[in-house]
Amino acid sequence: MMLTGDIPPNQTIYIKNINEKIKKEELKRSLYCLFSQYGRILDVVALKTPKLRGQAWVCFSELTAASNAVRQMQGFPFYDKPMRIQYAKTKSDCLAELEGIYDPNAKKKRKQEEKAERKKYAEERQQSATANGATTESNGAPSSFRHANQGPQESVPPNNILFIQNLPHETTSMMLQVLFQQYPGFREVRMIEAKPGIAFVEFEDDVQSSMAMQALQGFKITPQNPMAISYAKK
DNA sequence: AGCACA
Repeated sequence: MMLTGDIPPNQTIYIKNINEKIKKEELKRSLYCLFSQYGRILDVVALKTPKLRGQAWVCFSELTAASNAVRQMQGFPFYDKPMRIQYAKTKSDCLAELEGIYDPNAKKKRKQEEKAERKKYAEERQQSATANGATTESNGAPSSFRHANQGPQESVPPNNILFIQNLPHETTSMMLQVLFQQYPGFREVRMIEAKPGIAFVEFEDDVQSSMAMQALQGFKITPQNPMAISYAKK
C-alpha cells in the first residue's frame, strides 16, 4: 500500500496542508530547519498565489533523504496542522540545472494570468534574497559571531532550560518551536522582544534538553547563523 | 484540495 498516492520517488518532496497564515519567508526557513535533518537541501519553494498557498517543495541532494522525510515526517504537526507529504510529481528546476538539462524555454504552457500573479509577487521575492543556506554556501571566514556576551557562562551545569544565541533577528518563537519540538520533553520557547538573537527553550528535564542541544548545536537557520546553544543560567 | 521554480 502506497502512502504516497502512486507517485514515483523523487528527490523533491511535495508538502500540503500547510498553515496558510505563515509568511512565506518564515515558512521556507522553518521547512529548511525541519527537513535538513534528513540531508542536504538544495532548494525550498513556496508560493502564496491562490493556487499554490498551503503547499511547498523541498528539494534534497539525495533521493534517500527525500524518502526518509516522506515517511518520517508524515503527519508532523507543523504550525498546528499535520503535514501531508508526497514525492513531487516532476523534477525540480534546481536539479535539472545541476544535470545540465534545464531549458527555461520549454515552459510554454504558462498562462497569462499566471504571469500576472508572478508579477504581483515579484517584489516580495526580491527582498527575500538571502533566504536559505542551500544556495548561499559562502566558504569565507568561518563564523565570526559576535556572541552577545552573557557574562561568565563558561561553566553552567546542565539544566532543563537551553540558552540559544546567534539567531538571525527575524527568528520567531514559532520557528524555534517547530525545530525544538521534535525532541522529547519539549515544553516551550521564550523570546524577549528587547533582545533579538537569543531565546530560551525549556524541556522537562536536563537529559532531554541535553539531547536537543546535541542534536541542534551549530544548526544554521541561515548560513551566517550557526546556533550557539548552552544551558541557561538558573 | 491544490504539483512550482526566471
